[in-house]
Amino acid sequence: MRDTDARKLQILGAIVEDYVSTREPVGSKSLLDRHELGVSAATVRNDMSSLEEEGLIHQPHTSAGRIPTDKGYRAFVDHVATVKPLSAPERRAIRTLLEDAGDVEELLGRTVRLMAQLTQQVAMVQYPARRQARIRHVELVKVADSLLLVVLITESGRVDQRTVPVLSPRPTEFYADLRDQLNRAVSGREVTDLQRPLTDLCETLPLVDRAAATEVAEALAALAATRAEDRIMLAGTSNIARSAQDFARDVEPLLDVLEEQLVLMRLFTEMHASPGAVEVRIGSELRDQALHQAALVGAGYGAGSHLAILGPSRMDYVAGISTVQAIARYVSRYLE
Amino acid sequence: MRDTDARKLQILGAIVEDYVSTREPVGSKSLLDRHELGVSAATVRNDMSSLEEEGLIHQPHTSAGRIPTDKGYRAFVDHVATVKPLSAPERRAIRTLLEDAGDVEELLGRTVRLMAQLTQQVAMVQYPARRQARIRHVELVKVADSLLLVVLITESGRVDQRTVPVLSPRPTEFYADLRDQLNRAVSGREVTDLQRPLTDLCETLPLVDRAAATEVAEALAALAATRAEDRIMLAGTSNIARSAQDFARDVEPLLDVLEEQLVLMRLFTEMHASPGAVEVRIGSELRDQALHQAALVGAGYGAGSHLAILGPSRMDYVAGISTVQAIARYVSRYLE
DNA sequence: GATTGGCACTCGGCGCGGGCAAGTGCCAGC
DNA sequence: GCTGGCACTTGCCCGCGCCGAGTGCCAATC
Repeated sequence: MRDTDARKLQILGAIVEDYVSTREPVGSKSLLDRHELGVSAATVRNDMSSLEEEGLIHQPHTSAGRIPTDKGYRAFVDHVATVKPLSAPERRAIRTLLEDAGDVEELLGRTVRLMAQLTQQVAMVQYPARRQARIRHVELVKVADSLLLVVLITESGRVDQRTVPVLSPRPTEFYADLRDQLNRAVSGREVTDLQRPLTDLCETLPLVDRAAATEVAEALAALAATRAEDRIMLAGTSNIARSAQDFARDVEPLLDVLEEQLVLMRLFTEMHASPGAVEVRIGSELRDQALHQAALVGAGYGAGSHLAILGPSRMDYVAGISTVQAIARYVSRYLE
Repeated sequence: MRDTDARKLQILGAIVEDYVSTREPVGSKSLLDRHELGVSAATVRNDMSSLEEEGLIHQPHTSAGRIPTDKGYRAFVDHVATVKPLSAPERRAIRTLLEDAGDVEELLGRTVRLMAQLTQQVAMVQYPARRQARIRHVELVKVADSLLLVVLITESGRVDQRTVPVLSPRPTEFYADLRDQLNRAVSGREVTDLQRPLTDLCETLPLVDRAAATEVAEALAALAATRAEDRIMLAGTSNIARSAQDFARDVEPLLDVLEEQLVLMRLFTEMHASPGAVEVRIGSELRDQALHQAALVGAGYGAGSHLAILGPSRMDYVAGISTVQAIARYVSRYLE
């Protein structure tokens, strides 16, 4: 894009716009029908072949219209697209829907569904990151003779649990006592800063108790460390079917990706969007064979978590970016 | 099926089998190529037109082969299909995979993925029903000044939580004390049998505490009552794409159904399969427009919960039934 | 030098028609 | 009751030719 000719960008924008809405290669003539460019078809053709040389658009075959390339979408997003404020009804819909969600879980569930509905794409929301979260409370429950339930509650209101088999079981009172000591030792601390106080605590205990306590400490540490286990909520999966025709001749790999938490997690962790800032990744930028015709519009929310929509690379970026940005902001606000 | 002619059933079975594997209408000749029926094509044709009169198969058009109807599949499942024991490697795969799953959640997650993989269909597992579950433990955590986290743990190892805003907040010690009293009052009881002891408990409290305690009791009752909120785990969604060609010309409504927890819940609640017993529901029996070409093979597991696979009505019922039955049994066993 | 109108050329998509193959129903014979 | 044979139906495939949208190039113009 060294040649910053404004008209060429305008034409690129028009091509993207038309192609997104018609799903068909767009030619010079039909471009003129739908846009006030103030120049003739021949000029448009010249600019088009220049855009093609720069790799921003391409022809599926001679004597067909042009289609934006990934690079073309990228240029569109970076230099042409502008954020449009949502319509008043949309804003109202967001507000009323998110307003009375009691639970964090419910809030996110509504968010992801709303986002899918507004954008007509697949929506995904990462669970609130616990990375920077402080521990509020630890709870131990003896579920069976040799089975202990360890519950970790952080200040963000998130609850993680895990049942662990205990090899050297102690009486119920021991665990009640241990729980109190654990809480004194770790509550208020960062989840990342747990190892030290836990080992310290274990060493102060009498020898008979130490094995059992170590078991619990290990489980707790593991629980705190499983931020990779961060869940992801999805909605609007059926929307990929709608755009399936050319987006993905075969929906199967797409659906596979959506079930593969690892891939989704990677997509999220590769985003460094600060809260409210939108990041767009297109096609090969997503580094996944199944997603080479896809695009992701994501944003940060809350404290380091992310939400995003995933759709065909020929999606309505303007609407997508606007909606994702708005929702990320609303959710961040409601999370406080 | 009043005419219990064995050969006709055999032919029906052969038709189903061939159609399932080829996905193409099966004619009398190709039937003879693939099955040892001991009769001629003409005989097969006669039986076929008899089967057609009974509504078990039909022709998409004159001069085409036959396709089983829903009724035909039903007859096949009821009178022809037999349960085949799983292969040794399959059994081993199930055992090793389910063996070291710590969590109930993880066990179910693995189960549902395994089932999807083995059957190549969409697999779904209902969370363990809490209906008949006893309460193990109740935990109250003050998350903020006017926000309380109520946690309910049942003997099945399931953990439910809910944050409730408190209107008349009391000090932390109050809630610690209340928790102990609550546990004495309700632990060991059925979740369905909670209202009475809760109100009893509230009435014994001094007046100053009663409002706060009632708030908690209400939250707890609500939490216990939300069995409708039973979650469902899915896996293998991409498998519907594989069979999409004729199963569903449009995958969209299918995917919609899978996201609609309510519909899935209904499917599960309409099953009355006792643990280990397999129940098959075909096409219109599922009572959902989007599922009129689908079939569900389900079984009970544990204490009144269900798991199932969902696929095209032309699915391999023998394999499906065998797998679902085996998995339901294994899971029931590992749940203890 | 950029822009424009004109013109010849290219191809993919679509509709049409014939041949092919698979399948059926019926009938006479065993 | 079963079987082999035969005439008939019909969807699918393939090749053909037309049409239209679109392009690239070029000479003329501003």
